[in-house]
Amino acid sequence: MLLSKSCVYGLRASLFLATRDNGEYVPIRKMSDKLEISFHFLTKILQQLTAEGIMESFKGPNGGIRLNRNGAEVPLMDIVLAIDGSQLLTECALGLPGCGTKNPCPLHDKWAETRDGIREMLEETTLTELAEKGMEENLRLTTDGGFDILFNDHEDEPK
Amino acid sequence: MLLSKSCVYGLRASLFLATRDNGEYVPIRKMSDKLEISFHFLTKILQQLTAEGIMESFKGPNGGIRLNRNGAEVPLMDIVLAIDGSQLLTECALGLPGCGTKNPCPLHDKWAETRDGIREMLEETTLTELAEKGMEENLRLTTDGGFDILFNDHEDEPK
DNA sequence: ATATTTTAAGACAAAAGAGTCTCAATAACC
DNA sequence: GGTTATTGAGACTCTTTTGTCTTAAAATAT
Ligand code: SF4
Ligand code: SF4
Repeated sequence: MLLSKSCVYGLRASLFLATRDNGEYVPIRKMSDKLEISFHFLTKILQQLTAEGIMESFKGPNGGIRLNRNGAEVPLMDIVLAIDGSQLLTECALGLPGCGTKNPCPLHDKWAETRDGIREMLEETTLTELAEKGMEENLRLTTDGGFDILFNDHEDEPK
Repeated sequence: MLLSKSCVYGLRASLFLATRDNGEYVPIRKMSDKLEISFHFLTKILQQLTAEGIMESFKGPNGGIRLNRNGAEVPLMDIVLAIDGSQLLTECALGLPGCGTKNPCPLHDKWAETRDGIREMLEETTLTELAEKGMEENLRLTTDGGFDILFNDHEDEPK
């Protein structure tokens, strides 16, 4: 797999948060419910992201998590680096240690090119970009739920 | 990681075999020694590849493994598909099931493009191509050994 | 035939990744 | 102050991947 499960969950939650443009904190429980991710697992992942300064947390009622963008847009790369580290972008396709152009493996040229494609994609795509697109076209963020599920808050209430 | 450890080992061994253009069988023990891979682990991996018809095996003295190329060149993709399956090329970047253009996730367009880059690389690169390049330039196939180590057979013998 | 060299098959163990649970800390509300 | 809603931290379990070991089967050579 390209990205670890943790990383994918981190990205999904980040996209959720990117739909809230104000400073509103979203409780992890709400995100885990909407995104169908284990609450405790998501908590650990978001703790990593707040530790990295990508998000901010606040305890107690009306608390939760929000993006800590200081006006700047967040590229997907930030999330990936925070959770999966830089392996994907630095490691050898053949698993050899201390990769580099000095002592390359036979795959190096081709792999370096492919890897740059991945890097560019992650660097040039931002959370808000995807979140806006997702809201406009009601794209999928879960097995069968589009972005709209992030907003209709009381679908489980009794009528 | 892009490719599993098994897959990477399979590729390394495949490159080894691609340096033997005749029908010579190479014992797994020799490959595992030269490539610094656990013998038993490599055995299991090569069993998968022979089961898929990518390689041929022969038991007993002078036995071993050889590529089963019927004149055709083997793209890296064949090895990857045999060991890791098609996940990498078919699965969603956001881990959503039943991916497709009908009900896409917000990353789809960008990811599909990146994924095509990976696919092309694996499809258009062949074992013999890499093996020839590796031999010409003595590129790295192990932590600190180039392709030359695949040929000097008696380096461990007493003098 | 017997011993040797090799792959085949599968049980087993160790390590890493994914997921669950419990308890503590902090903040708000009454 | 006490209760409730929330994150924080860490132990713990389950699953998958990775790696090891043992035994069997096939081919060869003597
Ligand atoms: S030369 Fe390139 S492909 Fe080879 S090990 Fe180094 S980084 Fe990887
Ligand atoms: S639409 Fe594309 S990126 Fe999204 S889940 Fe499907 S294949 Fe993956």
